[in-house]
Amino acid sequence: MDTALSVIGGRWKATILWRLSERPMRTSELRRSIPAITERMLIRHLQELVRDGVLTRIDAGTVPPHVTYELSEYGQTLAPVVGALCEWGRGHQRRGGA
Amino acid sequence: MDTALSVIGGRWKATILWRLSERPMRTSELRRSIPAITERMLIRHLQELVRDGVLTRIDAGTVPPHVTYELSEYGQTLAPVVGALCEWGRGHQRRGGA
DNA sequence: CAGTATCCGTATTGATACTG
DNA sequence: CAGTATCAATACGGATACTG
Repeated sequence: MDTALSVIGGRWKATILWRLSERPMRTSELRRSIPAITERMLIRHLQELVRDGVLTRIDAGTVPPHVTYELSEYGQTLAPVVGALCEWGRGHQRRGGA
Repeated sequence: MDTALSVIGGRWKATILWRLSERPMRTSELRRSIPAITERMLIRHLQELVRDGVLTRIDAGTVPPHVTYELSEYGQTLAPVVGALCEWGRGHQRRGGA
């Protein structure tokens, strides 16, 4: 439990994973797709997710930089969990909770 | 996503839900079954979970007090989510992550 | 563009003493 | 036994300026 939450428990991690579960995205794409997130938080969370092995960082090595993030093979095992959270969250929202 | 995490995202909430998904428990039972938790955190989280409608508080009304907590009917819809988190967490632990 | 470094406010947690 | 109240530590997130 704690382990799982330590991976997806950050303020924006779940959202990031959600976005990337649809398709890989560049850093700037992610940033635009989550307007409220700050530079710092996006990078920070991305790094942690990479470190935790659920994301893969693909650096084109060019200049200017071109970095893409995608769910790792392992990270895809997390998709159902993220999906479950998301679905439940919708219901709870309607119900009038948090 | 955010909604769901706001419900189970507390430091101990997932653990509490996990325990209660097996069977209803008294306050003191819960406390003993989660040694690291403090009085304050246990009560606080229990209250929030009740407020969020996923737990039901059953007060026998006796003295000394005898209070039992159990998953509400609605809270049981959360069991699969908690289960998924737990299962994934185990795998991640084995794999060597955070 | 992607990422780093620094400063700061607050939400969350923890420790502990106390009440009915 | 279940719950409250108070105080202090810190982890977390946010804003911003800067680098290669």
